[in-house]
Amino acid sequence: MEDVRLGLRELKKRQTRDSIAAAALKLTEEKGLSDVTLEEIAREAFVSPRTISNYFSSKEEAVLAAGTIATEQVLEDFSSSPSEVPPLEALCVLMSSYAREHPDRLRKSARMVALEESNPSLRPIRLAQEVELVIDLSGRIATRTGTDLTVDVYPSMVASAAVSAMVTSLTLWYLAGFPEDRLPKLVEDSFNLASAGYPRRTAEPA
Amino acid sequence: MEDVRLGLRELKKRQTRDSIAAAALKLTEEKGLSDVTLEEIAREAFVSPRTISNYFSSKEEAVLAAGTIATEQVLEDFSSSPSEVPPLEALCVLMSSYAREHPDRLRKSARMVALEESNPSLRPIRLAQEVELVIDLSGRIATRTGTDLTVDVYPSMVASAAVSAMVTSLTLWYLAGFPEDRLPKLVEDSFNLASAGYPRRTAEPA
DNA sequence: CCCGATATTTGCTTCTTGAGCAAAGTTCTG
DNA sequence: CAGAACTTTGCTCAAGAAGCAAATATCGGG
Repeated sequence: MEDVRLGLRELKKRQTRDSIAAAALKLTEEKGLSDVTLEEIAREAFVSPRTISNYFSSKEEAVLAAGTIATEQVLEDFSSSPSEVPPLEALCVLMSSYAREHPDRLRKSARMVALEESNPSLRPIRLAQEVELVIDLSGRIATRTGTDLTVDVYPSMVASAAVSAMVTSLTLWYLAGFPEDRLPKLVEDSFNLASAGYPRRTAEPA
Repeated sequence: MEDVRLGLRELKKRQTRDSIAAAALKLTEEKGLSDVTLEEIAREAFVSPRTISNYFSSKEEAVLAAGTIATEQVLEDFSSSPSEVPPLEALCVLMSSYAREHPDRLRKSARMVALEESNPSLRPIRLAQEVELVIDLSGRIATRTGTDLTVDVYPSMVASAAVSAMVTSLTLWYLAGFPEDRLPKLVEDSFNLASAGYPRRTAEPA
């Protein structure tokens, strides 16, 4: 899965990065991000404050880095999957497998979404990261379906739907207390809803 | 439409706010937001820097305020529209009418989206505003359809789809150079795509 | 093993922002 | 017109973001 042959340099860089992110997360959970300074994070992570700036362009980024999942693999899998399958269906399959195989990683991401409640300054940065994903995905969908992104709304709409499906699923999963094995179903429900065109019409009891 | 009977106080407040926003926008277009300081904006708007902070919590907010459209009316119209109509359809009608009736306002908003290209720091703040809208709308959809927001993904998914439809439409409208009368069609296309469940499947020539 | 090349970490400095506070200046109410 | 309510302002301070150069660590070839 991951490169085992990494120089010491690269290895230490990752350690540093991880320990900064972990420190930022820990302190944020303890006292709220707005009461945490770079200096404190630096002490906790055994680096200088200046080093934090080298890795992250804000405290917020550092905190969120602790919950960022590696989406590259999923995106590549998407791009290399057979293009006869409609994009949303392909993404649904990929995402629900991911939910089954890596619930741990997704739980971390979901906690980040949850952290936003108590730490509002996280939201803008997380959303900016989310939109990067939407943009990347839009491009891949455009390529896959031979659509011009700048003229036809299809790729962007599908990409947004897919990303909302994931975020919405993570949010409800978190709200339900991360019940084992429920995430894949939430993901499928969300994607299916989008694929089917939001069919429900009028009020009904739960 | 708007309250004509406003005290002088309220009136001046709006003027101040508007002139700060206008100054921020003008300077940003001239030299890029990162090269503009609060002090400059203050000079341009004939207020003290401290006053800017009273109105906005960042330069970015000030710039974006120049293009923010009043969504309250649309949201209320949505809530008071007959709930037999599926939410996305209702929103489609409301939004495309809005596009027809107030292209000027929407053009301003679209320019803000465009400004993001050259001024990346605007993005997080705009997205945060956008997500507020999604959250508000999710609540209204939940109410309208008698759905529990915290259990069923439907309201959030529909709300995201509606907001992406608008943002995507504005973006493509801008990319096409704001052609007269094309916005309503873009809006309808986007909403219809979502309503129909993104039916296109495989590659095809444009 | 050692050395020069290359990267990373750090400290220092400067600029900017965001926000609390109280004083000065406006508008409002009656 | 007088006192209450609100807005604007200047002052102050804690922090963050980023450039620069020195110190430190790693790398790769001999």
